[in-house]
Amino acid sequence: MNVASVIVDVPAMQTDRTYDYSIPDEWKGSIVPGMRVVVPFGPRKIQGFVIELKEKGEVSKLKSIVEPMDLIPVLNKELLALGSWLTEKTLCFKISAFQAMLPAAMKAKYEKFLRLEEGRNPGELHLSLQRFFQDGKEVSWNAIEESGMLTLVHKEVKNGSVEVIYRVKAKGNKKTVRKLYLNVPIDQVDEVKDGLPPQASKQKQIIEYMLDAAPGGDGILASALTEVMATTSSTIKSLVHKGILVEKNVEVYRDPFENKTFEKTFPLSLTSQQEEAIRPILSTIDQEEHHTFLLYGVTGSGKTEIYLQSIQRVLEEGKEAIVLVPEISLTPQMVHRFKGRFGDDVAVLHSGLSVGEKYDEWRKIQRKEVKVVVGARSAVFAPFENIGIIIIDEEHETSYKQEENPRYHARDVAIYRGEFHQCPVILGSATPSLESFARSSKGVYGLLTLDKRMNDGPLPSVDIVDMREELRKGNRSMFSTNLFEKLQGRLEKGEQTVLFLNRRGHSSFIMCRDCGFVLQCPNCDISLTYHRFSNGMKCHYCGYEEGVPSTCPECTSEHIRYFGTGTQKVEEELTKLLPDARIIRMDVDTTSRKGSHEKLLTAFGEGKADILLGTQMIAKGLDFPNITLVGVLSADTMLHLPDFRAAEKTFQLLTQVSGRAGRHTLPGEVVIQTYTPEHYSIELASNHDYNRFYQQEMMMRKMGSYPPFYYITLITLSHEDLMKVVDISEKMTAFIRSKLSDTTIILGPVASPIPRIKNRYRYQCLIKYKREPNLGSTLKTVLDQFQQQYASQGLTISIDVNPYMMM
DNA sequence: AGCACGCCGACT
DNA sequence: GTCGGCGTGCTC
Repeated sequence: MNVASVIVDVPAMQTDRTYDYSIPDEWKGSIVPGMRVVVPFGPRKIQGFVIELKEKGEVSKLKSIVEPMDLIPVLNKELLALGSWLTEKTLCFKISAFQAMLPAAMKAKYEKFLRLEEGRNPGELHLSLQRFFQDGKEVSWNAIEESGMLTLVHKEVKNGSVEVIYRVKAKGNKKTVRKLYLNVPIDQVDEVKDGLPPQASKQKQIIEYMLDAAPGGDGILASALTEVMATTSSTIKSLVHKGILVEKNVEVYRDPFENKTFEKTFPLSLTSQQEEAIRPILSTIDQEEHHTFLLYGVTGSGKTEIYLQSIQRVLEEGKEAIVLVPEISLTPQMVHRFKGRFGDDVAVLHSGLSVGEKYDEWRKIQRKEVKVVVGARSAVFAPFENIGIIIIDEEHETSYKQEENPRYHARDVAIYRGEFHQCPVILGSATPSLESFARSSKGVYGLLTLDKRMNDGPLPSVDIVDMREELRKGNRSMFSTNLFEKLQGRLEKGEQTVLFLNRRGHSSFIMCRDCGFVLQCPNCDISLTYHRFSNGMKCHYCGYEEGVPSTCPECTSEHIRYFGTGTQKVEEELTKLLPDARIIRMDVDTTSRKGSHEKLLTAFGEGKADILLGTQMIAKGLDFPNITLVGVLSADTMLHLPDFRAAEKTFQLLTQVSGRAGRHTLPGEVVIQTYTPEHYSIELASNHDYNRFYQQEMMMRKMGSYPPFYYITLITLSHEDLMKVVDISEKMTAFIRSKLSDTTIILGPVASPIPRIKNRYRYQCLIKYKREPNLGSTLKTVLDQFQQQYASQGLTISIDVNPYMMM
C-alpha cells in the first residue's frame, strides 16, 4: 500500500474528489484511512483526509504526502462511511461533511511566509524590501501585503531570490502544563540533599516538599511549587540543572466544570407508566437491535429518568451512549442530571465551550475515557465505536437541523448510526414533530407514551386573552388587565412569575407613526432592528449599521419611534407599573458573557427576583418550585412567518412555556396574550391537547401538500443582478421539471421571502415529492452544470433537502 | 479556494 | 516594448 487517496481541504465543486499521493517510506504503515495529512496541492500545502490506501495511483507521477497530522485516525471506518452518506444526502462537499464531524479545532489554519532563498543576501533585493529580510528570518505574507510591496516581492520570487513557504497549522492545541518530577530514587534522596552546598536551604526545602507532596513520583505543577515555596524559578532551574528535578510538559484537559461538584444521584423507582415505556427500550438494548422509539411524554412526566436508566443498562453492557439536547436547553441543570448520575463518565459538548475545551472533550470520547456524551447537534458525530443508545431530547426542536452545509438533521444521522450499531434511538418530546408522530402512527417508530405527570399534579390552567379586546377597552399597555392583576397577586404572595416574549418577528424595528415608513437595510430587503448596546440600527443578515434617526427620512415627521416590543422595553414598562418588583431580564444582551446565563438562572432559583423576563431561551429547562404564573406577552408573532411549520412551532412553544408553571406542589396558572385567539394552535395549546392539534395540523399539511405527506427540497439561487437570477432560475426550474415525474409538485421560481441579502437577489424553487428516485442525480446535475456554468459569473446555488428555514 | 498562465490595453 | 488588468483552467 504505497498510495493514499486524499480528500483535500478545498470546498469547491471541481475539487470535490480524491487526489492520490504516494506515501513516503518513513510513514508506510502509520498513515491509514481517516487520518489527516498535509499534502502539496499546486504550489500550496493544505490539509487533507486519507480515504483509502491502494497500490497504485490514478495518474503516473504522484506527489508525496508531506506529513501526517495525527497519530491515530480522527475518523474511523463508520464515520468515513457516514461522511459519504452525508455528502450524498445533503449534496455537500465531502470535505465539508468530514469537517462537520470533527471539532473546529481540527480544521487547519494556513500561513504563508517568505524567506530569503539559501545563499542569497538581503543586499541583492530591492532596496525597500531589504529591511524585511535582515537576518534570514521568515517574513509573514501579511506584513508584506500591508506595506504594499507585493508586486516587488513577486518579482523577487520569480527571479529566485525569495522563496514562498506554505505552512499548515493545527488550530487546536493540546493544553500542557509544566510539571516537575523528583529525579532521584527515594533511598538516595538524603544523600543527594547532603551533597548540596550548605547555603542552598531553599533547594533542600523543595526536595523535602516534593517528597511530601508527591511521594509516588507524581509531578508537581511548576506554578504551584513556586507559589507554595515562595521561591523563584531560578532556584528550581538550578535543581533541574543538577539533574535532581526534571521538567516535563504534561498534557492536561481544560476543565469547563472546574470548581464544580456534582452530587451523586441514584436511579429513582419508576412509575408504572414509566416502567411500561422503558421496557421495550431495554429489550432492544438487550437484543442488540436497532429500533427508533418516539417517547411522547407530557412535561413533568419523567422522560429524563427513562433516559438515565436506559443509559445505565447500556453502560452495564459495556457500551456507550449519546444524548442530544437542544443547544438552548443545554443548561447547567441538564448537565447536572447526567454528571450527577454518571459522574466522570460524561463528556459535554456545547457552544458555550471554547474551541480548546470542545477539542478536549472530543479527545476524551475518542480515547474512551468517557462513556456518555451529552451535547448539541454535532455531538451526534461523537467518535464512539460501540454505541448502545442514542437519545434525542426535545426531538421537535428545529435547532437539530444545521442551517449551513452540510444541511443535515441530527435525527437522520442518529438513525443512521443506530442502524450501524444495532442500537435503539429514542426521540423524546412533549410535543413531537408532525413528522415523527406520523411515523409512529404508521408503526415506523415505536410509540411510548407518558401522559401522566409524575407528581400527578394537574396541568396548569391557561387563560387566553384577546388583546384586541383589551385595546377596545382602552388598555394600550402591553399587559392585559388579567395578566397584570395576576402578576400583582404573585408579588403579594411572594411567588414567582415568568414572562415570555416571543421576540422573533417582533424585534424593535423603527416605524414612522405618520407615514408608516420603516427603516430598512440598504443591502438586504429586511428592516433594521434597534440595538441598545451600540445605540444604532443594525441588520441581522449583513451586519450593516447606522444611527438612530430622529426624524423620518421619508416625511421628516418627528413621530418616528420603536415599534414592537423588545425585552428592554417590557422591562422599562414593568418597572414603571410595578416599581417594587425585582426583575431579571434574560436575552441576548444580558447572557452574552460566559456563564451569565447560569448566574441569572441561579439567582432566580434562589428567589432573588420576582419576575424572570426573557425570550426563547427561558422556554426550556426552567424547573423552579416557586413559579406559579407564566405570561406569554404575544403568542402569535411567529404565526405570520412564511413557514408551513408556523402553527406547529407556535403550539410547541406555548406548550413548552406553559409547562414552566406549577411543576411542584403549588398549582400553576398561564396567561397567553394574543391578537388571534381563535387560531387552533393557540386554542389547543391552552387545552394541552396535542392529539387534536396533530389531527388539525395534519389536515392542513395534507391540503398544502407539505411534510409529512410530501418531502420537500428548497433550491435558492442568488446573484447581484436581478435579471440574471430570474433568467437562470427559470432555466433551472424548467430543467428540473423535465427530469422529475409528474406527480412531483414544483413551485416557482419565485422571489425568496427575503428577496435580497447582502445586495444579492434571491430566487427560489420548491420541490414537493412523495417518491422521486431521480431527485438526487437531477440535483447533482443542476449543481454540476449550472454552478459550473455560472459560478464564474457570481451565481450561487444552495440546495436544502428537507428545509426547516423557508426564508 | 488559490494560484499560474495567458492574452489584451495603457504606460515608461 | 513591458507592466499589470482579469478571464480560464488546474491542482494527484
